[in-house]
Amino acid sequence: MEEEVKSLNFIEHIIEEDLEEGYTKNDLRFRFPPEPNGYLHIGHASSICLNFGLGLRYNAPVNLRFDDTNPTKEEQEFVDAIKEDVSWLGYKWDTECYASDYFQQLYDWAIQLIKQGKAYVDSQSSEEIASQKGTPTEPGSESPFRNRSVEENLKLFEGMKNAEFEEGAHVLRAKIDMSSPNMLMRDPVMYRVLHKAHHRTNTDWCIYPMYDWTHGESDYIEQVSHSLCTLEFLPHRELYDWFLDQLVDSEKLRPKQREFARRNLSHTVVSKRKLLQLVQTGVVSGWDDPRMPTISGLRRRGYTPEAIRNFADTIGIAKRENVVDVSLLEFHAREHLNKIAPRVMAVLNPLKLVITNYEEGKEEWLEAENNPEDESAGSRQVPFSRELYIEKEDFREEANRKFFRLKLGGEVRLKNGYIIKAESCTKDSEGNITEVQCTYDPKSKSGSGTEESLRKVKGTLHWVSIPHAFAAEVRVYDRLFTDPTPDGHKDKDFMDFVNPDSLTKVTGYMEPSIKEAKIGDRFQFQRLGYFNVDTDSSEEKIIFNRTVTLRDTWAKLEQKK
RNA sequence: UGGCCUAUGGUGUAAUUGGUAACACAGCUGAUUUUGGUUCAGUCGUUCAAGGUUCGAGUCCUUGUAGGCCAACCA
Repeated sequence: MEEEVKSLNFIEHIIEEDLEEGYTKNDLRFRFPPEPNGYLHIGHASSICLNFGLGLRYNAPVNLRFDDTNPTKEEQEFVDAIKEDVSWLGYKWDTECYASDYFQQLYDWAIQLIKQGKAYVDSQSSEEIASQKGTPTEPGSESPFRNRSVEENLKLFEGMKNAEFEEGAHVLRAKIDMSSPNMLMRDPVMYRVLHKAHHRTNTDWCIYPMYDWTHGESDYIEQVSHSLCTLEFLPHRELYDWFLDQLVDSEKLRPKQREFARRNLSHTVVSKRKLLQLVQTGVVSGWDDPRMPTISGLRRRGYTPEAIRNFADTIGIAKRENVVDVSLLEFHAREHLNKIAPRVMAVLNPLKLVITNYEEGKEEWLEAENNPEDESAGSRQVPFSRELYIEKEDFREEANRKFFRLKLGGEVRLKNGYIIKAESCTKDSEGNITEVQCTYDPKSKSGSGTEESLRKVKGTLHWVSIPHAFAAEVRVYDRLFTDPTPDGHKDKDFMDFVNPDSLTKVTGYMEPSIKEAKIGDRFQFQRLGYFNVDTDSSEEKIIFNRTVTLRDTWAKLEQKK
């Protein structure tokens, strides 16, 4: 019955083939392997959804493995943030692993390679080693230390481990092929000396394994069947396989690396280095600034895990370069928020409106539906009075037929309330409209069932009652960059495209029910967009972030002019 | 002047492995609507190029072209 029509991506095709050719379902195991040197971003979310999605699809375990082999960049803070982000996205890892847990095993295997004559200690400077590497078009040359005796190598390597040498004095290299067309096969460094404390192993080790020597072996130790990484690691695959060739037990499962293209998002950057730059230069307030494409930024902005997962599913996975339009992300935010966000009324750019024929001092509580998409959401009461705020953009002295909002002599419905007619307006000395006077039809009350209440008027406005409203800070966000591909220009730096208007803080006026809102709560401010309560909020002051606007066909029409 | 990877509407991804190129977003029309939201209906538009194999090619072959990756004691 529930036959899935969903087509497979190329990774799933590979797995299906493997399953046909001898892998059992029990062999399948995946992993998500972040380096704890920064916060996770929307690109990582794709990888997380890929790996954990595979785990769900095949009922296979997925490890969370920290690739923590470089103590100069890695910190516990990032480990904690990464765990929080993965959990928030809704995934459960099978085992929490650390490459640093395998340092002893890796060391033992390295000794084994030395004994087999497949690794040696090089005592040259990194510059010398680099100069012997050759270029992509020219072969490299061999190190003068390449043919040291096994005994000497063992002794030096042990010395490295025992802190007998300065950083940079020696490295351990794999002995492969200095003339390989693949630069990575030209005797890659396996270990370097680093006199730095590690966030987990502290000072137990002063030699640290390099990525290539660590990653595939970690996969092997964990018996990961499919080790998925981004395309730039494709040339590493040959090395990944070479290392495995040296120590794999044929009884055990041999992991395979496969590569996919990282996902790029328009109007932003997805690179830890560049995101770090935004943080360090103060363009944003931190890694979780709501304008950041980090998972923590999106979370604070009001995005839901569902929206992000649906987004990742929709864009899929492939091997070609790509720039996914941010409007697709926004679509998924709206799609989910539309279903779950309670509707409330808030005015962000207030214009006073006085109902001249409404009794002074009178108040009424009107029934308002919480979510037309969800009957179970129920309803609430909103206060109505003689003096209201409406949005400045919702009133014009005169306008053409296309303008469905309020204009002098025109009628409009106040959401959940009455039909009103604009009679006059007052202006300040500069000609700005400061107040609108109107009359209301007492028989037109929403839901009253009267003939007048059933009348069709073209426009409906949201509003708040001035005596009942409270003020809140609203942070209105726009795209962080003005260019779709800020880092896609050879002659310009991505920082040149930072949008100076990406954040505008305004004071909004809210209906009283919103006062109960807690940090993280999401709302739809009717006719405006989706907003959530920011973590900066306190007992005294509520602060909202605008997650995303509603689709706005009127704004589009206006823009075309 | 090397090696490897990639090329499908504006964007992203599919195509039962050689059998009518589809889905989503974006755009545009219209209907519905007490949110110019939602929903619904319709519409626009696609296989990098040139050859070849074949009854038949997005898919296979050849040659181009374009883009990307590779010379960290980073991952």
